Amino acid sequence: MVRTRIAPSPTGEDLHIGNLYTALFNWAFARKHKGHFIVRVEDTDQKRLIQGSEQRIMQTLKDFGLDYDEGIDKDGPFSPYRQSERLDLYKKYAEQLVEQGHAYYCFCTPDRLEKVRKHMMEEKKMSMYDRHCRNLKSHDQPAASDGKLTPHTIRMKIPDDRKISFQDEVRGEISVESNTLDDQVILKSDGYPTYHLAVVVDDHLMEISHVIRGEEWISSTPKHILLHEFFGWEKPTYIHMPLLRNSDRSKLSKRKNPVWASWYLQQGFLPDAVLNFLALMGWSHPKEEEIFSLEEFVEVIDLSRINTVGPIFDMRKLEWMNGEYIRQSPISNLQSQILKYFGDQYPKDIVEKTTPLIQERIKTLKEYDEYCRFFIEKPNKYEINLSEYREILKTLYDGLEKIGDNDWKADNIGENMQVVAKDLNISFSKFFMYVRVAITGKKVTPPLNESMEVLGKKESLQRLQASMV
RNA sequence: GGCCCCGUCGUCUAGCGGUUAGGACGCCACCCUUUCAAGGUGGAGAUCACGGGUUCGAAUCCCGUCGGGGUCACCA
Repeated sequence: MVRTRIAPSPTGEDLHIGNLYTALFNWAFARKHKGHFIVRVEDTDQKRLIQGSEQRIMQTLKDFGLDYDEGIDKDGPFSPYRQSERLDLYKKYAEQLVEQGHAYYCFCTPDRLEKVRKHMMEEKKMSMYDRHCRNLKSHDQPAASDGKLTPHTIRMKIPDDRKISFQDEVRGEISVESNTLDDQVILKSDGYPTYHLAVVVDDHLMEISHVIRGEEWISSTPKHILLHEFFGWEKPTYIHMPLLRNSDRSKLSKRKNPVWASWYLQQGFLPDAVLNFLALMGWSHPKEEEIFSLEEFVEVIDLSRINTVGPIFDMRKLEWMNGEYIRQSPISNLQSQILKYFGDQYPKDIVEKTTPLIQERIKTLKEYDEYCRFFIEKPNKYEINLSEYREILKTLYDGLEKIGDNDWKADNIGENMQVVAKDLNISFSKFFMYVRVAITGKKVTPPLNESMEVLGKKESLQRLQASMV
């Protein structure tokens, strides 16, 4: 059975867009193969934990609609799914490696490690641990007066002169000399595992079949391979996704781009549009289609079409795609999304009446406000210092006033206005811009006739009048 | 710096030995038009990083160079 997972760390404000990106592929791949998609929380760094982060990450995942089969709040056969609740497991396996001679206790202090690192840098060597504690005999191990060992970590013992290689599903064989690998700490002195141990233990125990993660993990994968070998466990299939990039091609970062997935929702992007956009980063539809549903993505996803080049995150294209999604939305759907987005800022009937007017004009939900604010707020007066402006509005006012309350419909309003414009012998574009500005206070608006219908006769005439003074 | 990954229009990409190197975003022009959009038509934009091979033939295969990125923590 195909089992995939994402493993967010609650060390950021929210779900990182890069995590959402890998989540999407993990999710789709699992769905395609009728497998399970699992969310495991990797909260092993006590120092960097951020209050409320876990909750926000899970909420954002739900907001995007990537449903999971097992996770911290969805029990499965391999619970718990929060690493901080699995500490005894990691300790047990780490000790096992020590017994088997694949790992060892390290009593080096941070101070000493820092010195070693500096020294090696000076000699222009790689900054690697000098293996100081690797061959300590047990009677050499520092112990406190009560006989207990002083604080220590457990490091894995990297074998000498070995070529370690693994198959990456999209990149082929990747191999590295073991001599370039560090004796990595796998269990910290606070009893928590490092990523390397935790990920290997959990992926095995949770029977993860495919590890789909970011390219940044390639260089530590050989350590994971080694750990699997030490334990005698079968290895999962590895797929390393390209990294999303800033426009300067560096790894997507907070400084240069919005990275929190929820930010995109707050900006009025639709979850499915964001996901569709993400699907096209480093992957392409077999028929080169651009707009497709999640359902279709699941159907056609094919790991072999994953690219190895890190794509630049292009907000412009995201905006275009979001506009496509907005235009494709059933009107009732769009209406409820707008209502939800603006909370109680806009009355329901206004949203219902105006949504059809702006559906093909907005690229994000947020833009609704730019077009429709004038429906719920008197516009600022648009200063036009032309005497003809007032005269025109006055003539129009008189014409519109004659329309009966029940005939205050876009068509009638439009016809009436055209008659007035013709009588005045003024070009439509000029005439209607005057009216537009008087009614809405803006030069860019939804269609005028319909807008005036929505505003109502009384309000429309009032606004004309207000512009005349 | 060591190691690893990568290199097709500005951007996302198709391509998997023979194509006028195709599409999408963005940009420009025109059409439509009561503003703005949307829609339609057309256009500019890639010596396929560079240099060597292999081959009748290379964006596609091999080697080198250059360039970019990632990673080298008791962070993930």
